[in-house]
Amino acid sequence: MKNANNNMQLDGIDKKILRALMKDARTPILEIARGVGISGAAIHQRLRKLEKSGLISGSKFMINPKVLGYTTMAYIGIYLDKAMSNPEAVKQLKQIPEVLECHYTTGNWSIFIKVLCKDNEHLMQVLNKDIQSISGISRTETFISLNQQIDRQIEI
Amino acid sequence: MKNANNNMQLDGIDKKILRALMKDARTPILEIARGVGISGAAIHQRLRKLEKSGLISGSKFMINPKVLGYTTMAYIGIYLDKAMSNPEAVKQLKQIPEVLECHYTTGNWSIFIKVLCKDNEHLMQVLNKDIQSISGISRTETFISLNQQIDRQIEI
DNA sequence: CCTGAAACCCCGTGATG
DNA sequence: CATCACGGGGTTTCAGG
Repeated sequence: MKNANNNMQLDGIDKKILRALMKDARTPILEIARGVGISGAAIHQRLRKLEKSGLISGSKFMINPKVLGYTTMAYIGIYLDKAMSNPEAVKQLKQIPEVLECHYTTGNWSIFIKVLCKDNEHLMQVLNKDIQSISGISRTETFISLNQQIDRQIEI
Repeated sequence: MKNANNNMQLDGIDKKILRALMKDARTPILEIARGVGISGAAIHQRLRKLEKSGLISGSKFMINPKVLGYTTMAYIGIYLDKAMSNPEAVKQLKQIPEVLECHYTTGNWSIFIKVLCKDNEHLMQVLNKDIQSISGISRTETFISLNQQIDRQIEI
């Protein structure tokens, strides 16, 4: 994981390039070039520089999981036994495909995860069968997301 | 927001197309075509079908906020006064660029958000100046993500 | 840090089986 | 649901200022 690089300085053209591609990763480079008034080759050079800096970490197609029947998203705070090492717990959580995010956090919990399930029953199975069966996990607290109202990236 | 469409059925080729594009949205269609052994035109047709179904919701360049100095991510549970309508609170939260996600959740909190800040001081300012100053927000509970260990999309 | 040109490759569609 | 063919355009790299 790359760390902060405070030498990173984006000018207006870099920002326009990034904003276009963050909105639609398949925007043609030449279209961006026409938009900002420089050549396609120059955009390429800038993109290479941005990649080398680590700012760009790739591009992804976004899919809407609801269409596949995944309608239940939940956050789960996990308490670990003192004996259980956090990295070992994470290793086990990685094996559960429904776990999409996993954080070490300050506060009550040792670990905080986001899961995506088809429905409440599926969520219950993931909790009872997959998560609770990891030895070292003593207790969990679940928050179901009834509705996600904001979902965006940082502003450039 | 699209809802579940249980008529959606993906065959192996659809899955290969989606997996390639979910990993790298700029993968050339013809490269995928060669990979799965059908023509580019056929991939195009399938992508149109997938778009029409709502499964594909676009493509995004992912950037690594750490490189811009955004090193503090936190989740915040928000308690709202009974008088405050949730939609109004969300509207106000949308004005805060550091707020990247916002959910209605079951459990203790009315609203649950994810924020991304440059450092702890910046987080404190967002909490005290931007969030707490929204009338109707009575109390918050903050969990700082010390480290994100898993970050992925659903498996296709 | 930029440009223009060249070579190569891809896109998206329409006709068709 | 697939294919081929095609015109238009995009990508990428190079030498050069």
